[in-house]
Amino acid sequence: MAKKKGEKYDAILGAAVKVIAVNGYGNSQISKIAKEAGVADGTVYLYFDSKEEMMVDVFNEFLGGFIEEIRHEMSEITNTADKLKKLVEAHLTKLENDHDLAIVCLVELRRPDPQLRQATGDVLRRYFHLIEDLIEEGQASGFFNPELNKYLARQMIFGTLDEIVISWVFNRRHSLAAQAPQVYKMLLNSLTGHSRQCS
Amino acid sequence: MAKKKGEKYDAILGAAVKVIAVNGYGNSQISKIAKEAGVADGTVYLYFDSKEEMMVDVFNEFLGGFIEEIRHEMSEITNTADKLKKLVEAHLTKLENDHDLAIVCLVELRRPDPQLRQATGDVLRRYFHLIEDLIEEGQASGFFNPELNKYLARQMIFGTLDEIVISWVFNRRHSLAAQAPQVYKMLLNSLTGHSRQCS
Amino acid sequence: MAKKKGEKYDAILGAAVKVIAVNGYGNSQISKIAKEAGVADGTVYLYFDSKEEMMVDVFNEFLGGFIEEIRHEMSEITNTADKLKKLVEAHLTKLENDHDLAIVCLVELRRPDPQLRQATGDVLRRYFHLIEDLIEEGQASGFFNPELNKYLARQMIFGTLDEIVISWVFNRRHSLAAQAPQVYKMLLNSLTGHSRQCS
Amino acid sequence: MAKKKGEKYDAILGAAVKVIAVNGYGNSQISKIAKEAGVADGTVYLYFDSKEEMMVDVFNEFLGGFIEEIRHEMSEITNTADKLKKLVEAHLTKLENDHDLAIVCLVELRRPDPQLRQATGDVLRRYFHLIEDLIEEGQASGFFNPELNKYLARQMIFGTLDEIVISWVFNRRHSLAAQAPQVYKMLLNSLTGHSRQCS
DNA sequence: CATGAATGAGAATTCATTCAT
DNA sequence: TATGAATGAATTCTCATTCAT
Repeated sequence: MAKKKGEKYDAILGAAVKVIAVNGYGNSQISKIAKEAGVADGTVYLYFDSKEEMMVDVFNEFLGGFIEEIRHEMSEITNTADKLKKLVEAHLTKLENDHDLAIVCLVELRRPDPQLRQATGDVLRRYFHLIEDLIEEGQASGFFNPELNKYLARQMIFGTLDEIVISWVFNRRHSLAAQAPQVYKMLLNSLTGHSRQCS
Repeated sequence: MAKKKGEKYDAILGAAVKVIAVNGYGNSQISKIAKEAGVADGTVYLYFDSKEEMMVDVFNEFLGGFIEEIRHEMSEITNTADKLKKLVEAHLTKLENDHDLAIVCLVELRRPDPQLRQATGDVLRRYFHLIEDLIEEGQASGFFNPELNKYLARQMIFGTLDEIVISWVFNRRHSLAAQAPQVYKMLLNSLTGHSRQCS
Repeated sequence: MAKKKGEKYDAILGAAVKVIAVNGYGNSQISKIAKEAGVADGTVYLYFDSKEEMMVDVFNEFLGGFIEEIRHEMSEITNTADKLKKLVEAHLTKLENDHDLAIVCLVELRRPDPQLRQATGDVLRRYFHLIEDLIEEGQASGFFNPELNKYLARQMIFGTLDEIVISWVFNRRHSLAAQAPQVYKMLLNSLTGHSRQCS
Repeated sequence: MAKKKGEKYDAILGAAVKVIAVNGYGNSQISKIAKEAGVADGTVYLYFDSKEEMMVDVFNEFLGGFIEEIRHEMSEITNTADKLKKLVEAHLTKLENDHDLAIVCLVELRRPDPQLRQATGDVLRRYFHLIEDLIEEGQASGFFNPELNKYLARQMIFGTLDEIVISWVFNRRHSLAAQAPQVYKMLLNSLTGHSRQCS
């Protein structure tokens, strides 16, 4: 229903991310977001049908953008190992550079609201597919262990990255990006390892 | 402040888990939980100072028990590889057998409420320590790659298990426990691998 | 859903009638009614599921009582003419003695809300039946013109009484009850008249 | 204040009637009416000072026209009985042929808003006068019972017609116009009857 | 200890009206 | 004149928490 136009739409969405990052989803009232965006409460409803829908848009726009950027960066690489490296680097680097995005999309909006879940599921699924494609590719070339269940492998990659980011969000001691090389190695070992036959 | 006593306290906590598992945190009012527990709304406040505190107790009691069980089972094993195997198996098996626990502690209450976060942090930290100790142990014996950052390794282990459980909660297609062997192998490869020197 | 109990339920319903009579339906907020009833806003929702349902109850309780009283008074009379007389007298007298009831049930709540309409329809229909039964009775005994369509006759009786009450509500110049004899005569002529055979 | 001019003014008024007839007054927002009229929301306020005033104009224009038509048709008749017949016929026929007018003016806008009431009162009063004049005329010629209170008689006539129309609006089973003869007879009996002395 | 009726602050949403273009 | 995006006051309903019994 709601028409999505330039300035105000973006301003509200941006305000939402900022407010949620600071106050948490549960304490981010429409009035707070509207104020941050510099518009009246009612104006929000010219651009979004409901608070729920706004959250979905926040998720889609921001996490969607994040994912497409990673997809694009990976598409310029042909080597599987380098692609994995890029995935890990990009995931950690981008989220380190956008703390709000990390908080909002990976923490605040990862809540199990059925409604939200469905909408966010679509975006996340795209990311999952991207990772799964990488795994298949590596297995096809013989670089990754062909016996690995690709879904399980994807869950390991995403789960690992996600947990690292969440830890960082709540406890920003180390640089996120700086951990990329080690994370890459760990994951690579796991994916290439042929059941410990090298021992 | 609230005194924590037998029967009613346990009944309320158990009711909370059941109600939250079914209705989701956001739709689990005190009145619903009290009804499920067979007590009056006001009675809840004789045992808990606030809904918030009750959630903390739910988390601590149930996830705490879960963790202690795993700790105990691991303590009966001396071999590092078998310990890791046990960790993976126990994590997945226990949560598969207690769907409500999985939903409530790993999904519904993993919300980033600052308050909740702090309290739940203590319990989770105990689990993290358990995993980190295992890693250190494996590194000390030369079984695990000594160059691995133990925190990163723990994040990988926990993140992987967590993501697998979450996927299962939202999409119960496969058995959780049945995936343990593969997950164990993936993680083992990662932890023992020496930077791909075996290629 | 809502339990309907003594005191508070009655207090709220009574407050609703009073507030609506004074302010009009469109300007009778829950908060105003609650205040008049001496309860908190939220308390209203312990007794009524919604404002809508409360209006339905107002209508049913008050107009329902009004109708049952008239039915009872008419049941004690055997003669058709006297029954009609009683109907007219009772209708006008009761509403004159309860100005708020007249305003609320016959003016404010006669609005075409589909929801309201349905609920109020049931009560009104009972009144319509009462009148129609009287007409049938009169026709059976040959006292009323047997050629009259009983629905049309009922519409005349009710429409006439209603219009008289509405006029009175907006312009309380004359006594309502004092008009009963004349109204009775007009209606009687209409119902007994055999197509102007007396001219 | 607003200048009332041709095209747009008429378009808006016509749109209002259509929208209200379909959606009910309570669900007929200015935006909906403006859209139906093919003008911008703001344009409405170039022709009407407020929604309230617009409703008054709707009432006056449409019901006013209705009344004037009836007045004109009656003025061409000299015989009192025929005039009454014409009144009944015209009232029912015109409203049957203009369902929207019936709904909007006789149901939706018959609400007791003080503001609306006052404005609509003027128009209705003209209709009332028309009916009262007819009664006086009939009484002067000895055709109607001279003892009848002309206001009461008018209330009976209008109330009867109104109730019949309202029933029809909510339950369009029979033709309205087809009932005119019977209604005419009922009313005539009432008006000419001399206190049942003909029995 | 236990109860559950009562509380009232709080939050999403609507919509008549305005005004810069 | 005409526009329609923006406004923000207003209103219903929820639910954690309290307290008189």
